[in-house]
Amino acid sequence: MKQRISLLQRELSQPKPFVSPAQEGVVALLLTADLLRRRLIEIIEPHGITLQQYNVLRILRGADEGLPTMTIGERMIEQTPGLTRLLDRLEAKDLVHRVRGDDDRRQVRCTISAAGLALLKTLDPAVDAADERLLSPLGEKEQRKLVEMLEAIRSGNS
Amino acid sequence: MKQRISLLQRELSQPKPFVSPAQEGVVALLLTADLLRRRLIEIIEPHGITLQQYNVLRILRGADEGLPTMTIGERMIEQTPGLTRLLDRLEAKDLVHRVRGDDDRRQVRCTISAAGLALLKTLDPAVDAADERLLSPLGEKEQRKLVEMLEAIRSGNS
DNA sequence: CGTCAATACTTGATACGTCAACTATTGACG
DNA sequence: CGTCAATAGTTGACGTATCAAGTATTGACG
Repeated sequence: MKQRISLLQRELSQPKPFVSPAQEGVVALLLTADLLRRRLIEIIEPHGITLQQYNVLRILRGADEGLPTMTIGERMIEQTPGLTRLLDRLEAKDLVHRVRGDDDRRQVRCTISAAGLALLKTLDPAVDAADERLLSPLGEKEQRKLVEMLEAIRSGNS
Repeated sequence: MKQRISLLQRELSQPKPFVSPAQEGVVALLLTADLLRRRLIEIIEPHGITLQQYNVLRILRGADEGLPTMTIGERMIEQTPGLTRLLDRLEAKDLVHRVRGDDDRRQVRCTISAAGLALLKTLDPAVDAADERLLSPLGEKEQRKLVEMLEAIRSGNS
């Protein structure tokens, strides 16, 4: 069997071959996600918010009644302390509102503001186009297969 | 055709379905990579180094003669300034050595120390096992397919 | 009803990453 | 050979993330 040198090995200029496809897969996954992240950052940060802030806004857009801080934290993969300050910054830019919960006064209900919605709206076309472009090396059937495999990895490791 | 609600939608508790598999794929990729990253961090950080520092050590292990800072930077996806300080911290822990280059005195040649190699050696079994476990929800053939698809995405977007 | 653990944050200390200057060195060009 | 742009790396300022500890509120239990 001829020794194939993978793209990944060339990218890393590593003399040693990967021991297993699993090892190669993990590295490939991390590198690919980094690439996607950078591409999305290029689109989003010029508009004055970080990718994380953008993600929070999108989550809030999906929840008409707003969400308590911790619920947002569960949906992102972020600790609450970081979120408090991230929300501080979003609030300072008037992209979200926060109000102490009526029923449970420990909670803070966060809602996206009109300005936040407007910002997302201007970003939507570029982000959607980027998503399409980034995954365009795969056919639609492959894209579905990819999503399926990634879901398997996540549900097998949660 | 019956409306399928993907795992991803449930994970995000998003009422709205994804517009396209590409959009879903990008989010899935980012979430999955985050999960892997956290699992690797759980293994590595208790040993006193961060995941990034670990990655640098692995790169240096692969280069017997050491590497200049910028070359490391190219192989990670990190800017030079961050690397300088990351290397400062690794050097403070005596896991790497740095010497001004002889031929080009602007360069700094970084080499992994004996202690660095020893640390990697103690981490290797756990990291290798984690890689296997993390991708174990996929069969080996699927793992190869995944690597191939991720490579396609990267080479289509570099 | 009072106590006390659990919950939902918030704040402070610290670490890390990034951008923008800055220094040292190199290499090309007149 | 001298100048000057390019390169390699460092440093300072800043934004953000994380851990630990603190505050306010809730809910269960005696």
